Amino acid sequence: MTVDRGTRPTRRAVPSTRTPGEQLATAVPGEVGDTARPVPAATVARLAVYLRVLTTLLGEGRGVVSSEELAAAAGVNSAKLRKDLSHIGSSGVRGVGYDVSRLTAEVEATLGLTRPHAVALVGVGNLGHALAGYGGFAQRGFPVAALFDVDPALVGTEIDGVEVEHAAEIPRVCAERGVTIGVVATPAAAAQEVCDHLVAAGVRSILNFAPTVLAVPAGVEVRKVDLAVEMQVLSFHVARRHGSVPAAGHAPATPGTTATTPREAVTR
Amino acid sequence: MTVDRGTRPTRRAVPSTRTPGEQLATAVPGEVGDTARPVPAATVARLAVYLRVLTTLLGEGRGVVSSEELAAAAGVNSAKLRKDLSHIGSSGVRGVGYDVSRLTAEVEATLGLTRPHAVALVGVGNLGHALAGYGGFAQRGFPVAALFDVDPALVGTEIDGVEVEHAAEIPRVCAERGVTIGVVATPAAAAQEVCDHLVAAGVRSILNFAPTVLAVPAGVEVRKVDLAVEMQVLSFHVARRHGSVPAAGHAPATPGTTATTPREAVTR
DNA sequence: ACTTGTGAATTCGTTCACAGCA
DNA sequence: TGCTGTGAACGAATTCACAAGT
Repeated sequence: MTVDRGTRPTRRAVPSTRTPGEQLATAVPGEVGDTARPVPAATVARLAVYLRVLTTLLGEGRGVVSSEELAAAAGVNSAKLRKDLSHIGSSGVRGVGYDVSRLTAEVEATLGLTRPHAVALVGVGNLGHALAGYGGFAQRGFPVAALFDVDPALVGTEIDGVEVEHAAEIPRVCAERGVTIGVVATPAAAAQEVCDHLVAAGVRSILNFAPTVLAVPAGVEVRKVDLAVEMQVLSFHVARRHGSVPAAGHAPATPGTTATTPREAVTR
Repeated sequence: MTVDRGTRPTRRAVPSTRTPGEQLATAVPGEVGDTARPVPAATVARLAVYLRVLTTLLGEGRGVVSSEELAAAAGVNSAKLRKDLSHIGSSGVRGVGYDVSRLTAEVEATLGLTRPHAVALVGVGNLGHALAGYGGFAQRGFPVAALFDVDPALVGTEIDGVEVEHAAEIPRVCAERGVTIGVVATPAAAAQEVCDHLVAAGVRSILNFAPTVLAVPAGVEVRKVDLAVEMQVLSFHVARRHGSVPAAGHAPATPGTTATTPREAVTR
């Protein structure tokens, strides 16, 4: 059934079908006290993207940037970008654009990046080891303050100057070093237990690489990065392509299809 | 059933001038074909999660499972799960539940997992190396068919039985081995070029780990995994906690809050 | 003239609640 | 008595389009 309930909306533009989406994440709070919740959740994820672009621009000495340009570089549409920025109480200058350094500072402040966040990484296996060695963390304000594992062969070794300690030490070490973010890179079977320890140690934000849904008490934020899921979503699209469309010739520019089609990438 | 989608606008104009874009997209516009293909995008990502749970259940010999149980294990609410399954034309049995093995097969079919998808991984640095060694890929039907890098020190080496070849070989090798999915794990500066090569080689699905927005032609699907973004989103939540709300210990079960899943996790 | 900021329209996604069937 | 499947209410996110500054 379609439709037509009461009011008749006005329809004017062509029904453009574009599919946006993102797996979005968690909803931000709400919760009790009700401190008005600005910053719409989906916006938060994009702010991080804008920040990267801004940093690049800053490095290039750009003084101001328009929403159009910034949006293109971030791969989003400009109206969305402006709305996003409006949520953080931004202030660009009409007719001109945004001051790059000021906007950078505002975004950083919103994301809570004005001070570093100590990170504890649990599970120094294949992936965990790579993450520990990945400079990106420390570089962007997330110093790896502790590493844990249960494997006796790993405990005691050092990665990038940080010693691997036994997972049993999580509570003590995390408390001592003021860890605020935990990264779980253990096998699925161990993830929940590790998560429980982190939570007990006061960690309220967790990035989970283990292929499991973690159960956590309210107030703890979990973000999940699941490679298998990503691959399977791509698989879906590969399969989708064979689904229909008798491949009549091949249209190069099939509108409405999948793709990310910005005009130009940021870097390079 | 019978959703009659009344007015079918049929065909839209090409969004010529500006193409906004984003990642993830699905819901295929149906094009002109007949069978409108639903599967709402957001649903696709969750199907992969359900699949993992189903696989576990299958391994435990469970014959049937209710939407309530499956949903709990997957960390979603049961109504959502049922709606998701309805999109893939599922059929559970009222009063009973879903047949585990049948549902597993249906989900796999929908995700296009009935046959393996050859993967090419470009960038065998820190992260790339870990990904290459990560058994999860091959295990779940995504055999790593090729590895590439530009570093002479890496080219020629072997990881898990697969030789690292020079990135210049991407076109030839990908075509030869029927690669359908590309994984970009290079530094940001090289990502776009690598992406272009993959696309030229016919790869239409790309998983991007590089911190850059990739520009691709329509028809190519890009999914992005950005660690910095994940960390920064968590940072936002850490900061949020200090913003206000004296964090007095409060009600445990506040629905709609931050957390992922109260209740119980799948494993363990 | 140009670009931001934003109300309003629209689309997309989630949740409710119940009819329908084993 | 369950539990599924789904219309319909609801809510979140996106896009439009234009008024408001500069």
